Amino acid sequence: MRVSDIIEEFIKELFDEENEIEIQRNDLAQKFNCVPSQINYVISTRFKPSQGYYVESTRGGGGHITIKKVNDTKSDYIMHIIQNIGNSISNSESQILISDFLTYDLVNTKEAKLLRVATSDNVLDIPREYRDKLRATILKNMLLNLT
Amino acid sequence: MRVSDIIEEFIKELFDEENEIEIQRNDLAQKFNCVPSQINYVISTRFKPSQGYYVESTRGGGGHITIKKVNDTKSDYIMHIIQNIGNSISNSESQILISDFLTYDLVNTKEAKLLRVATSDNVLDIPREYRDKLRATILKNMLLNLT
DNA sequence: CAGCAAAGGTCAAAGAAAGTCAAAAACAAA
DNA sequence: TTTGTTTTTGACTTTCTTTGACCTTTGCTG
Repeated sequence: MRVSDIIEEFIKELFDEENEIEIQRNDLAQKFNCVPSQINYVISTRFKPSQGYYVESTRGGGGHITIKKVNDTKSDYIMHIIQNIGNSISNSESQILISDFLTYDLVNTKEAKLLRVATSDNVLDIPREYRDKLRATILKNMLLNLT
Repeated sequence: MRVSDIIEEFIKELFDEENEIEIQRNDLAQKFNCVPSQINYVISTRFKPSQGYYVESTRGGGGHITIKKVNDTKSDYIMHIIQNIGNSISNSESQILISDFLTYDLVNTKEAKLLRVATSDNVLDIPREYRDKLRATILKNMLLNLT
């Protein structure tokens, strides 16, 4: 079995009843006798939004990595959308999705507003080459956090 | 948890109903077993004008540091913050701002989460040159929609 | 009024995490 | 066996915190 798989399993076991865990990259790397960046590899391949995980981290003294597992009671519909967004989405597509969420009562007006603002072309004022990809990332991660 | 975070929390607890507090640098440093300049570090990273605080101090015998919270009404506070964000903001600064919003009940947990997600470094995965500017834009626009 | 003690301020170096990126290695498929 | 895909590694970077040496301001006292 690959080291990455073992690390993945280990991390998943940390979610025992908890739905949010905190790890320290260097500690884990030491524990599994690998280079620290392998932890990043595991996280970026196995703890993606499409797999229902949200990741945050801080650097510097006392730094750590937080992984949240999205609650299973989250609407299947939203999870399904997240999985299908792919790694890029246009402004109009995402606006339509958001309207649908509102229509189906998956979000309230305020939440819909926040989603719209954070993913609109007006706000995402960066070169086109990054825009649709970034929009997809923002949207997926926000949706993940709507529980 | 970092010493700086603990000190930050301690100071924030001093604002109990008050909106102006006074501390003594050396006393605090002693209390938390750190060098005095760490208190300056905490103040300069967590109690900036752009975060809604105003700091004054006097040296010499009986010297002390006064921290005031720009209080006013909730929406004034948010406006103050929006106006002070400038056109660029770092990840850690914006995370601190958002925690403050939550602490002072300007947003609810869900809204705070959405703000955090949409402005976090993990999500804003674009070249550094654009990141802090974009974060400022997203944050300001989201905040405008919360008032 | 001079000089000392008692504050607080500044700034840069050292330390402690985590992140990035691409090469090398291992594995799988054709 | 060649080609493509995942893993593993490691050098280098970025971010944030902690520490300490040195500086400035103010009040008090002889």
